[in-house]
Amino acid sequence: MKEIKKRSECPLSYTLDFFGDKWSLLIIRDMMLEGKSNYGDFLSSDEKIATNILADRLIMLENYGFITKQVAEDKKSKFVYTLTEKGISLVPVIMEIGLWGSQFNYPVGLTGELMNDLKKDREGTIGKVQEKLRGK
Amino acid sequence: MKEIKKRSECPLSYTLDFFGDKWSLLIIRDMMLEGKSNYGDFLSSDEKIATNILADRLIMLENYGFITKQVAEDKKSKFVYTLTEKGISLVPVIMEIGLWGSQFNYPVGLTGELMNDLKKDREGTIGKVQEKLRGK
DNA sequence: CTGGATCCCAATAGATACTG
DNA sequence: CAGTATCTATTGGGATCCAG
Repeated sequence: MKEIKKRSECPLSYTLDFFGDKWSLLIIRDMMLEGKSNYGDFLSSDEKIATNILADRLIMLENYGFITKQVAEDKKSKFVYTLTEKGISLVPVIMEIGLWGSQFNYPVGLTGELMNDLKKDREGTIGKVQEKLRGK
Repeated sequence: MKEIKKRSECPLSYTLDFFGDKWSLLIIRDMMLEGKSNYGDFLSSDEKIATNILADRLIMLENYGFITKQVAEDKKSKFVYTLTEKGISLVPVIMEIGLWGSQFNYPVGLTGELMNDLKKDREGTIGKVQEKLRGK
């Protein structure tokens, strides 16, 4: 698995040690904004993540406590990935990054609506999304 | 130079195409929070960026309009890098990422103070930092 | 067949030594 | 001071494979 090594005491650098790799946050995004929850869902995203990278990052995210992996109720050969409270704490980060991107790249779909809301009221929108992820 | 290729229409993914690489944002941080402005300054940071990576990222950041490069006034063999308005627009992103990191990694120095301010008042602090970078 | 993981190998990132 | 050159390690695309 991808090893996370802390390069300095800086909190920004610390976050980048986890998420400065282009893929981890996209998986979080899929769970957070698209409601995706399993391997196949993640593979089908537009960015076309490779299967080995996906498997690797899922293990990393689980090991570091951002997500949990459980057997699906409908099918026992299937796994369901869920955000932990630590994962949910990334909502403001995800949204701020997305908001920045939307200034240069016109947003589409649900993500776009959320970004517009965020523009109007960052605090309120962030809280709303987090509440929803916690299951009301 | 590192090529930026857009992997999808998602604004989050778009931002990650630029900054999902562990180094670019640290250079921005140095300029934004530490007041650093030249090659040697960046090299001296705790994360020990390699010289080729630094050179590469500076070109990338300049080519995409995040920073500008000028000859220093005091010494003509020296260059001074400055954030553009586009670079300054990254303040909220940098601070949100830093704030998240500071929840798990106790902050130190100037960055730490800023993070505490941010916790109290995100909007106000972000605006204050941006004003300062614009030279009042 | 479907979900999930592994393997191979090309491409890229990065550490270190060196240069104008 | 500000890079380039070289060499090694890591990443990641895509085929393949395994288990139910």
